[in-house]
Amino acid sequence: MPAQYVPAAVEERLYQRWMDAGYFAPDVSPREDGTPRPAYCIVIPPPNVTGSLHIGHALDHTIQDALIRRRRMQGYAALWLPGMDHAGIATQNVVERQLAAKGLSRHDLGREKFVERVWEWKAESGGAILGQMRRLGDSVDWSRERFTMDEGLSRAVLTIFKRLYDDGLIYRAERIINWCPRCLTALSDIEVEHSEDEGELVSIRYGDGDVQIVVATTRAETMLGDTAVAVHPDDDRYRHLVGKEVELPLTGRRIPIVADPHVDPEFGTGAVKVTPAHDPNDFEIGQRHGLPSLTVMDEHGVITAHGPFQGLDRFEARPAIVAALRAEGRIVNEIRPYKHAVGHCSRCKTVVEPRLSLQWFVKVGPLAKAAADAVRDGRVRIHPPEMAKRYFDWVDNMYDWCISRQLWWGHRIPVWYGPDGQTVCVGPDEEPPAGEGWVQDPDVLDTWFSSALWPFSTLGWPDDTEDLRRFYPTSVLVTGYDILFFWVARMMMFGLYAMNGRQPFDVVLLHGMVRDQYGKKMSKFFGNVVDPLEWMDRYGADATRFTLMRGANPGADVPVSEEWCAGSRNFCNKLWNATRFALLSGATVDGPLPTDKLSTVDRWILSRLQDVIAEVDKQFEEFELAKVCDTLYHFAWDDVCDWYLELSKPVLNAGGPAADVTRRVLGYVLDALLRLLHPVIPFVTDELWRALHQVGDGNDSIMVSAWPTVDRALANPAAEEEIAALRRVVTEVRRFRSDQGLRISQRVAARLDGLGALEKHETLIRALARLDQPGPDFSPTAKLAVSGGVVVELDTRGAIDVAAERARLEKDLAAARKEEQQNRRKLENESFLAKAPEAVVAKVRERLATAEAEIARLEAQLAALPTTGRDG
RNA sequence: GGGCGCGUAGCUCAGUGGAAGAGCACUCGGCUUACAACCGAGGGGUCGCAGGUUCGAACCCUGCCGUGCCCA
Repeated sequence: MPAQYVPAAVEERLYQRWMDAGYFAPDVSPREDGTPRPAYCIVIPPPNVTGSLHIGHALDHTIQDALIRRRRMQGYAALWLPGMDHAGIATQNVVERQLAAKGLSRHDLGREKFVERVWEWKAESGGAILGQMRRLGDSVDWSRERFTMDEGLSRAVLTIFKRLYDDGLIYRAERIINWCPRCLTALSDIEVEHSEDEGELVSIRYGDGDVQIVVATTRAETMLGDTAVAVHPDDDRYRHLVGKEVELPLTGRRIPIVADPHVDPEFGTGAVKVTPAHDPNDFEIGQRHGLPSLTVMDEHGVITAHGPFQGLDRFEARPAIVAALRAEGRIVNEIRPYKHAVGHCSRCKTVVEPRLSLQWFVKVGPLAKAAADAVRDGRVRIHPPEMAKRYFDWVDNMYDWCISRQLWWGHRIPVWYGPDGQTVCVGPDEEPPAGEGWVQDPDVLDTWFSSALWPFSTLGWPDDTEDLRRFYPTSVLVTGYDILFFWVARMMMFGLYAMNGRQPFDVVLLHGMVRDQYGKKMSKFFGNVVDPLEWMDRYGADATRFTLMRGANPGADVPVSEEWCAGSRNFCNKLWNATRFALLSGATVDGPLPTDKLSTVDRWILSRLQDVIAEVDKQFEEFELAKVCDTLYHFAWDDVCDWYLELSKPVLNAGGPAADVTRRVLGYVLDALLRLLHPVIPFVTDELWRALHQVGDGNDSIMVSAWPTVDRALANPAAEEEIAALRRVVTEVRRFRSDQGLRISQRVAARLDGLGALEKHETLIRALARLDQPGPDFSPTAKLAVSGGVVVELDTRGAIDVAAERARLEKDLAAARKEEQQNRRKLENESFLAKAPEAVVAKVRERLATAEAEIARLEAQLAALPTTGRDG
């Protein structure tokens, strides 16, 4: 066994072994006692087929894998179901770019050929992320991998579309939607990102003479499509103008002035231009007042209105129109720059253009109510619970969902239009209407429409499959809080609808976003983006996983840095070397624990192990994943490595039956520790477990070993207290030695007195504190009163640094006196004694006594210092 | 503008009513036959500010300041 852990040497080999052994598929056989295994299922949030593994996925997957691996070890039929979504816009863009390189557009190929090309692209270069997931160690069941465009899931899409359509929950209407003039498709509200951009606020005077009114706008170019001016009904400034008509500059058209309560009198001049075809609010005002909608821009954002501006791009048109208005003396005021919220396409960042068009919508009202109720009545738990508020804010105020996209890659809307204006929705097992003049709707469905079916379509729905019966509702959905609305709400709506009110998952576990070590968002601009693949190359998959999970505090963002990842790598290496030591020492996992022959040290570490198992279980159940890591890190490093292994060495070196007992305990503790750590760091733990169990080429793996459970018979508070006392004595002596500049290699003769219960550990204390037995010429030069009444006399032959020792003792004394005072004051306080609980008062009394003893000890120690010494 | 968070050691974060903690960084000393990716020891915080409640406040309440996110 080499002295260092080299992840690259084991990870790929182990993953292959796990796959070959079939460990990833859920074990649905009955347990040994004949009872069925409870099901535990997580469906992966499907990554885009175009995507590659970024650090956010790495966090998301690490959490899911840890949850799944633990349940698998606990004997559940544990299924983690992988797959991808077809990412309509993104994928179409990729293939269109390839075509563009050859001077072609998708229209040159035609729809059918183009879609074929996309499938070819997918077969060749899609799904790069799947290989990267293997590197991370994802224990997903590849035999159940799904894709939103595959046959089964497409059938699910058609099935639910038809149902919703027949229930009147899908409709087609002309509405203002978010339009991306680059992608040339509609977007839903959540595909639009808002940012504070610098624009301009221009005040324009409409009309002349008696009827004139000044409107303020950030989008002067749309004025060509104005069909009214609106003011608030209670606004006295404009009351006399309501009902009159005003001349729209540059066009000569006359438009009405209407009163609408939606207008904010505080904004700008209190009068707004109304452009129903190019603004969602204006569209509503237009509806209320029966105004015409005048489209003045095409799908590319180019002005189509007749006149001098025709053919100008929307961003060229704006200054041109403002200039023309200025020339007519109609610009009253200009604020520039003016900060305001601007929507951008989440795919390509192009400024979104509100556009009037005929689209398909899901009527979310009843669906959203059901989605909200499922959380309100506790059927679905959102964790951490604070996040539920944001969920309610969203589902309680949801707009109808625009589901049609003007793309070719995706599920085509199953609606046919007949020659006489008929509209027919075709179900999955129905034939589309034949005959002259029937055409299918050219649009496809939003990718999220199929993703929303993921928790049940992947299990076989609409068929009544064994998987669906066994694994639905899924156990937990793990995702970032940033897509709580995007996805969770939609899965809830469709899951409850399709599955007769049964929720798609019992728990929604939300994690934060991965940030850099200063808490800054990762962005290409800052150059602080971490590539998890690079970390895996440099530090291993386990180190990358541990770093992420150790930062995963519920609901909070997850800061990481390469330094911390190196620290996690060090931790893996520590485990490696601890196991290496154990194996070199003959540690074994064979046979029962010799519980009647255990030393106090054995009892202590076994008792601590029970504490840790209980704690880690509790933390897993509460999704306190950062704490799971922390608990195990400290147990492994502090208790096991720093103390238990060191305390074992003298016993092992001495040999005999005591050494045999220690070898067995060592094997027992390491075995349990590795199993506890396996869900988080699967590779190194399996490699070490296999070595410890001497599996050889066999297929046995820690992956399918049993999760440790608490053995109450091994709990031993007395042993824990005894070893704690031992550690205090050793640390005191080490501290003295360090203060005195004594090298560790320099052994010092010493006499130990007052050990009391620790007497049987004298050999261990001497070994760890590097103290020799006093020889015939022993002549103590220093006397240490360490805690618990133990006195250590050392022969340092004049090497005592009295000044250093005095300084240290005085510092401790000051701390002890402060402690003593604090507690004394509390006990002198009548109301404290009267009102504080008994236990608290007793604790304070105890602390006072401890402080007083400590003061006495330190004062004695100081008095015993020689008045002269090396430093006087 | 509305809503929700956060402010604790140099950095990132735990701790939510009864002794201020961790990791990393830092200082000192060490290659002590598992590990220098290591070992031993240590320094470091009026818990954002100001009031209030309480026998007792980092923790509860009010206000202020700073900062982040979501929605408009």
